[in-house]
Amino acid sequence: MLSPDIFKALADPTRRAVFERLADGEMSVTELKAGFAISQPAISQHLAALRGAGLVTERREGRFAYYRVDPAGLGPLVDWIDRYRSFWPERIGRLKTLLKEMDP
Amino acid sequence: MLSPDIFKALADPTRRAVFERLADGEMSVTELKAGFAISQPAISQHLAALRGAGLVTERREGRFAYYRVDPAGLGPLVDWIDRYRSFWPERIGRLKTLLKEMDP
DNA sequence: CAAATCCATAAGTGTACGCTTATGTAACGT
DNA sequence: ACGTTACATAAGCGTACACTTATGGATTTG
Repeated sequence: MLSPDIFKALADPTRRAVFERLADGEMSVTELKAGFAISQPAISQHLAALRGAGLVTERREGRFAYYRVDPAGLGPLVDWIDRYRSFWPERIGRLKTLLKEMDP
Repeated sequence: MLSPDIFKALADPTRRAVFERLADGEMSVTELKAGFAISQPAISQHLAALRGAGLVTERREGRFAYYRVDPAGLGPLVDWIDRYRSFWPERIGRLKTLLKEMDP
């Protein structure tokens, strides 16, 4: 379940841009493609990678495939970063620590 | 200043493991190598990548090179994630929002 | 039914990446 | 001074990756 390559999924600039664009709201593949200078298969391949990493979900409707950001997708990434919060600059680290304490 | 490939630097599992090991404290290249089944040049190359991404700093002492985690290194990553905190699960998102409000 | 649209998968290609061995530079030990 | 240790860089190699074009399945439209 844990997607070990959430980092790899976000490593590619184009794929990261696709994710960021989906953050504006649910979108079909064709709509998504409009913002990029790459082919439709390339978009589909990026979406498959993001989906494999648990970062986006797909909703089928007829011949359309709507993709959206998975709210829980960035969770593992946040968890990983939290392991090293002791190394963050003091201002941020203090707040993050507080956050942990408040977590029920 | 912004290192756009902080994601790429952390994408490789071995390199991420190197970073995680450095989180235990400053270490020389040889000490670091002891924990891995790869050659010394491979370690040095990973360190160069981490250094290029601003995740690690180097301290020279004689013929030794000591590496340590750069406290500010994960900053850009945290900032990027924060842009999408509205997509996080409600429990986390609420706390993160609170965190923002408390930030002077 | 036929043509068109939406999307995914297959196959091929160039390049980037992670690794190796080989070599070089600098500092230490004897 | 000479060998050794610590590390980096160069060169080469195999593989993974991001892209392309080609094709196919499924749905809608005319």
